[in-house]
Amino acid sequence: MQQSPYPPLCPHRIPYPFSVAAAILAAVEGGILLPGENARLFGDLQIAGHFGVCVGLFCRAGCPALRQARRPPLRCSAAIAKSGNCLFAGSDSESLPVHHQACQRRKAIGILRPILTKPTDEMNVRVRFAPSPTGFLHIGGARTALFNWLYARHTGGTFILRIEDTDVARNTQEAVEVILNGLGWLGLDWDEGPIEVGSSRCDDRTPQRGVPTSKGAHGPYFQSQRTRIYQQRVQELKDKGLAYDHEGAVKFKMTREPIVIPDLIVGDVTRELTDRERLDPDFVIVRSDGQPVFHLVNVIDDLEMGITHVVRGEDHLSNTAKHIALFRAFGVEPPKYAHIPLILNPDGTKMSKRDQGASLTSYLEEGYAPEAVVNYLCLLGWSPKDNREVVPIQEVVQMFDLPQVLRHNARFDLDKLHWLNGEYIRLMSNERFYELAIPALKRAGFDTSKFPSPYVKAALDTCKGKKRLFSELADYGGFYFVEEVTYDPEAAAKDFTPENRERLKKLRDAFAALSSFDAASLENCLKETAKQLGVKAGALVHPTRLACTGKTAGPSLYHLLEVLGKDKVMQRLQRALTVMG
RNA sequence: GACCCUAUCGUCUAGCGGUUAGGACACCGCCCUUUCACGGCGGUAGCGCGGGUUCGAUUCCCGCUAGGGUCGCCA
Repeated sequence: MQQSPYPPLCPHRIPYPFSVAAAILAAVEGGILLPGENARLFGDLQIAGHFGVCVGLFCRAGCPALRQARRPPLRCSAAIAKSGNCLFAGSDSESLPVHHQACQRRKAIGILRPILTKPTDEMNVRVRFAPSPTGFLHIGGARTALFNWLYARHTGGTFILRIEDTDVARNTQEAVEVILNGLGWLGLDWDEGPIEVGSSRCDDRTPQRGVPTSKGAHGPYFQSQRTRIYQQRVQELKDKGLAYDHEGAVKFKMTREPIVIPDLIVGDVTRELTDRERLDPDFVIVRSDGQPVFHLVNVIDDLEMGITHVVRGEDHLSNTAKHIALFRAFGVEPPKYAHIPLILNPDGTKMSKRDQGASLTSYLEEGYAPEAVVNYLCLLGWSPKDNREVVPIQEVVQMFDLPQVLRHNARFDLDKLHWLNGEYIRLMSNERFYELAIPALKRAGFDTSKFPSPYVKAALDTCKGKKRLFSELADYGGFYFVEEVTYDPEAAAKDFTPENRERLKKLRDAFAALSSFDAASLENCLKETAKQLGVKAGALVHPTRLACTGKTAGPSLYHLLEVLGKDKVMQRLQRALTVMG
């Protein structure tokens, strides 16, 4: 393989919105990357910037040109550099023939545009996932968490988990754990928020019984523990004359003017008042029972926690006007918003709690690998743009950016996830396969701990890549872990014939005489026996498989025989002969 | 009812004014394989409709239609 002219990867975390290509330039130049505004506009071209000095042209990370280019991309002239502007040239500009060829782009773009805004250290991204503990984690919520996490990891920012447990009635410790476990299963680690279940950090302090504890400097991260903060903020609004008591509740004096919501994904959205809102634009922020409502606490927490980017489902887009008004009422500029599209049912309707596949837990139970689920979720509304489907999460982290997230809703395609899971199983290490397979077998009632570890591993090795779901493994390879197999009745009727009995007897004797019980010897032996009997190999293969596994389909026959070992195979053949007789 | 978002094969997507509209899942053939899979080759299938702008629109603009979201003392 040809040595790449570029260093492997920038060792620093790269701020929004630059791609790997830009990161490489930064590494080469020792420079700093700064945010641009129009990454989306320019398709697969990206500008890399060096604090008011130097820029270059790149294709996006997945572009083959990146790998094929034989020399570093051009830099713009000193004059342009001094002006603080960036040169943006089309890939068919004659200076970049390699890019042109690889990209097959035809359009030349020539744009001069200042893109340098703030120094990097002012761009400390802080994002949060703020679920309500309802007792389950919605797949859409999981993707929202994923996109937040991706953005935090891409920018080197902070990912915060906040539990919106204002609704005391349905809020339980178990419900919180569903969320923590779900995120943990997906591998989405958070920098601030509740302490993970079973974490050793629990020992640092002795938490008050029943009171959840948090990590991070902006806590607590449970809304139920932040009531003082809300009370103070409500008073602030009252003092400013922006909130007032109304029938026992507190209402916020909402602006009558349309509010522009700048959105990183959707663009600028001007939100007019609806007819009902025109009648009374003010809305309740504290209920008559004293409980603050979602809009209020959400804004206060984002404000207090220094959230810089709100990445959430598009179902919140209309509400964002209220949130922006609230931020302004507190005298603060709102964070940047990014509303990601929703995940719909296969029939295009909104996915609700009861719908098939809505709960993240179901994917664990049904035998999906978390890395496959994460990969699939990444592909819903985002694309690496290079025709790949299997994309390692680390690469997604490098490439992911908010402006490239699609704006339309996506339907959940279980078939594709199913396929992707199969791909992941095939690609994963054997160790990882055991790690996921053994608990799956246990869930199905097969306790592999009763068998020697080498046997279990060898058995599982013959199953890897054959099935797409771990939940299917029990049916497929369960015969390794039972005393006595159960014969498929239909197959038994077909294959356990008197004629086959004689053949199988002959095969058993031939097997018994084998000195080496390995797959190759077994295959030779079986074929030789078939030859002597004057039958096709299939005539022996099918009854043998049925006798040893009870099924018509399964792992490679010779390999499974080897794994079972001579004793078990003899035993099972004998039993089949008895049954046949 | 009002407000907001969206619109490429059945599904997920690439596409950023000139393409034989590319890939993947699913589906259908054939090959490989005496199980089941994997793999290989090929196929069916798409720019919602109507107006503009333009020499030229899948691509830009407007309208319509359709889908989704929001308008709570739910989150």
